[in-house]
Amino acid sequence: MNFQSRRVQTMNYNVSAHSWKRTHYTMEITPDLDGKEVTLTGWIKEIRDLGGIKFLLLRDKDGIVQITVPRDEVDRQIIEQVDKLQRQDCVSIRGTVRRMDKAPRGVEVTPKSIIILNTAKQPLPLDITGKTPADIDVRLDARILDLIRDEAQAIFRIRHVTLEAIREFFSKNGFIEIHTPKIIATATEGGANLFPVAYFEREAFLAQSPQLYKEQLVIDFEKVYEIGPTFRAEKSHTRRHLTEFISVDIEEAFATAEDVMSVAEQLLQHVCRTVNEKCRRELDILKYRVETPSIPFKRLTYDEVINELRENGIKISWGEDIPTVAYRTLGKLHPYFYFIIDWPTSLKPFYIKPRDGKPEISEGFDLMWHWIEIASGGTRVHNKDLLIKRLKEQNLNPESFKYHLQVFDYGMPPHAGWAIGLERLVMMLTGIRNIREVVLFPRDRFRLTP
RNA sequence: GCCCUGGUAGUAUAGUCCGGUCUAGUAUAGGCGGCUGUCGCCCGCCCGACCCGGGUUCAAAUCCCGGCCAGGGCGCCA
Repeated sequence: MNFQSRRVQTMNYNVSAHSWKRTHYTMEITPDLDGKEVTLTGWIKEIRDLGGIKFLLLRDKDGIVQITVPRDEVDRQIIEQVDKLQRQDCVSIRGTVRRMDKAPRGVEVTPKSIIILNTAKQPLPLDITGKTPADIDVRLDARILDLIRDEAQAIFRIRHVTLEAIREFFSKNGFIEIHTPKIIATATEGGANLFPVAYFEREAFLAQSPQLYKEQLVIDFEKVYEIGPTFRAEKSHTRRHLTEFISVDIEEAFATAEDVMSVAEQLLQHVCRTVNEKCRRELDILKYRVETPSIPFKRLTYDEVINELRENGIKISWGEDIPTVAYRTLGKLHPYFYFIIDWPTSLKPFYIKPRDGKPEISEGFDLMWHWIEIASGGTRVHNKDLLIKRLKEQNLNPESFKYHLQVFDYGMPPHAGWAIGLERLVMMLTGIRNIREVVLFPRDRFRLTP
C-alpha cells in the first residue's frame, strides 16, 4: 500500500466515522441479521487477543455481544482503535453482523468503525467479569463496577421484577399507592431509635415507618400501600440489618389480622410465581431456585412456638420475646413461610389490638421465612380511648400523639395492616445471604459511603 | 454497647501456629512481546504488597501492646 492510497483511505475512514447513536441493543443482534450493518454502544467487558484474531465482549444494559476482529479482514485504522481498547472503555461500534456458529449466541459483529467515547483507568479496582472474587467491602467501595457482574445484575433484575409484581398485585386488588413523609416532627413510637436531622431551626427525625400515616389514610382510601424508605438508628451489625431499607406497607379498612394475613400470603405466592416465570436466567446465574409456596401458610401460636422451643432445649417463659438463637431453631423446624400469631400484647406496639375478652393476647402476627422475620402486622386499635390506654401502658405520652389521636375522632374504621422488609424478601428470592448484596448502596452502622 | 475473627501487590490468596534461604510464593488484573476461533484462551518477559505506631530480639510479615479498618455474631431492633 503506497502513501497516497493509505492517505485516501484515512480520509475515507474519517468521512465515514459514524454517529455514535445505536441502532440495536446487544441482545437484538441475532443470527438472522446476518450481513446487516448495525451500530452498538456499550462497554468493553472482556478482551481475548489470539494474535491474528481478537474477540471483544461488548456489554450494554441487556447483555453481551461478541465483536470479532480478524486482522487481515479489517482496516488498519480499526486495528489501531481496537488495540487501544481496555476493559470498561465506553464505545460505539458500527459493524456488520455475521452469523457464526462458533460465536456466543451464534452471532458476532465485525467492526467497520469504532468511536471511543470514554476510557477507563487501568487496572480497575476489581474484576468486572467476577472471575477473580473481591470482598464485599472492596466491592461496595467500587459499587458501580461491582454492579456490572452477572450476579449483581441478576439480583437487581429480580428485585425489579419483585417490585413490579408487588405493584401489579396491589393494583389488581384495589390498593392505592401512597407516599407518607419521611421527615417527621417527633420521635413518637418508641422502640427503634430514630436519626435526628437538622430541620432549619428545629430538630426533626427520619421516619422509622409510615405506620401512623397509613393508618390514618384508611379513612380516605380504605386500602393503601406504600413502598418507601425507612430509617432505623440501630446499632445492629449483622448480615440481615440495614439502617436504611425499603418497607412494603399496607393498611386496609374494615379488615382484621386474618384478612391481611391472607393478603400477605397471596402476595408472596404471586411474587414467587412471577420471579420463577420471569427470572429463569437470573436464577440460573445465582444457582438458586424459588419454591412457589402453597397457601394458606402455617399459623403457629406464640404458645405453640415456646412449647416447641422448650422441646428443643430453649426455655422461654410466657411473655418473653424470642431471641435470635430460638429463631434459628424455629427456622430448622419450619423451613419455609409460617406465621407466628397470638403474641402477648406486651410484646407488641401500642397500636396492635388486644384480643376482645382476652386482652393479654394480641391480634398481632409475624410472618417468618426460615428464621428471618420478613413481615409483621396485625389488627389495629381503632378505639381512641383504648389507644390512649395502650400508649400509657407502654410509657408513651399521648400528648405527643395528638395529631394521630385526633384522627380517631373522625370515624376511624376497624383496620389492619402489615409491613414487609423488601430487602429481606429479595434475599429470600435470590438465596443471597448478606442483605447488603441486594441494596445498590447499602447503609449500615459503619457504612455511609459511597 | 459487648464478643469472636481477620488486615500481605489493583483483586484474591500462600506464608504467621513453631521469628532466620522471605531477596515474600501463586492466580488474576495491568505493561511489553508472540499466537486466526476465543468463550475463566494460551505462551514468554515485566511491574506491583507485609494496615499504622510502639515494644521484645542479634534478627519481626511472623511474638507482645495500643490504634485504625474490615467481616461475622450477640444484644438491641414495629
